[in-house]
Amino acid sequence: MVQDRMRRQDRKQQLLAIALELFATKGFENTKISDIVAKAEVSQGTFYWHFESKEAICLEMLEAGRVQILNAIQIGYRTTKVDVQDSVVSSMNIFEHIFQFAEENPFLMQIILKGIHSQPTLQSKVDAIKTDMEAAFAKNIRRAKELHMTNERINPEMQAVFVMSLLEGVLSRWLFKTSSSSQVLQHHSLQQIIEETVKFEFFGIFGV
Amino acid sequence: MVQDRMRRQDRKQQLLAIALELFATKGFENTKISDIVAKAEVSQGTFYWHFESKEAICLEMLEAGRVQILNAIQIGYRTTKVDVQDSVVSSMNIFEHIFQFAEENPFLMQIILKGIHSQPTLQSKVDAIKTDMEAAFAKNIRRAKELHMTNERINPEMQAVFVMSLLEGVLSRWLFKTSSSSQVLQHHSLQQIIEETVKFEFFGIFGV
DNA sequence: TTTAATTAACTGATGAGTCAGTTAGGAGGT
DNA sequence: ACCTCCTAACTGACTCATCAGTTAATTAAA
Repeated sequence: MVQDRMRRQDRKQQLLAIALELFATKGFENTKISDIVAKAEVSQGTFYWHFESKEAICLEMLEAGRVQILNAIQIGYRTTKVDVQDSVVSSMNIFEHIFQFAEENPFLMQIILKGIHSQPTLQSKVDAIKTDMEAAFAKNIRRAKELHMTNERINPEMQAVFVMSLLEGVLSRWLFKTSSSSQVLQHHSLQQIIEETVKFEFFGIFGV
Repeated sequence: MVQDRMRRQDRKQQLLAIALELFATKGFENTKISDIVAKAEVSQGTFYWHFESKEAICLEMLEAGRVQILNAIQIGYRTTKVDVQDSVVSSMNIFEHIFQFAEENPFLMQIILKGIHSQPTLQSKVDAIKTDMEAAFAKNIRRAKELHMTNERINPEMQAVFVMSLLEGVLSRWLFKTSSSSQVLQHHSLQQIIEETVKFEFFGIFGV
């Protein structure tokens, strides 16, 4: 019928992109293979020529996403820190990069933030990505401690848990604007949100 | 066969308890009605005599849970605050109550923390519970602001987002010990975890 | 003797994955 | 240029297990 035969990689990328969007918006469970192929205007057999299974296509997009995210975080770390001011600025940088990445890849971030708890294999892949992100934060905080910029009794790994929690919560509320959840962030610009979050990260409620 | 006919409420509570555990451990999608009734040693018809649908039993347990959680948070608020010290102690109190509640109701908390993203109706119920919790935090912070215990330019609603994010993140990692996610909290007692979290809440990374 | 509670076998839709067959288009020969 | 193979890419109708929900018949208790 339709004569738009593609070369291998093009069709695969097309299916990956469509599946990513559908998984993010409707959820993994509520997305049928028939939905994906309908949107790509190919038959179901084509899907199974390019991918082993529904789980396989999802794993593939998560792995690609992991690489991208870690890269985005690494870019944020390029600044050399020497004092408290720089540390705050550096943290702002990282958050800015992550938020920018999330703005450019909302579907990927939505999947990661929601999780895929019904599929153990996929969920553990999601967990692995989050663990990687947390490790990146821990590394940064450990560095700050070595430079004697933080309290000595601080535990970098635990602080990383706090920072990661903060990021997950704020990112979720910011990305899922439509949902019934917290409308507070609606009244603030992205820049304001990042600034407030970083301030809280460093100084807490009683802070400056 | 088995002659243990129960009165209405008993059987209903039994099914609710079994479903709660299965939903929390295997997930909503991976729990079959046949799993629930098998564990209760009744037939599938019995389930449908007590509940309209799979969604209905889940909504019912979430509503019951909502009431309990909000109650647990309210108990934490009973302290009157007059200065920074009291405010920190009060916040510790709330966290202690919530963690204790989570320890006593791990299945309920697991469901809420994971979410049920494949079922819009159920997920919006989960979101409603989280929103209620966040509102409780906002109320507390607003109170602290009125007592001039915090910085004037503070936005209680936004701070509540941060505190709620912190709680969700730490609670998740604490409750899902088994999973591959962050093992950091394993090396700390519950009391230590709460103390560190509250310190971070008030003073951030650079804090005291 | 009524009815709340329960049974066990059933239905029907759904959706992941399969498969035998078809076609476009490039490599290689002439 | 033109033809012939070959196979990567694709088709679409099919299978088959699964599982939420139904129903007619049955039983304990009040």
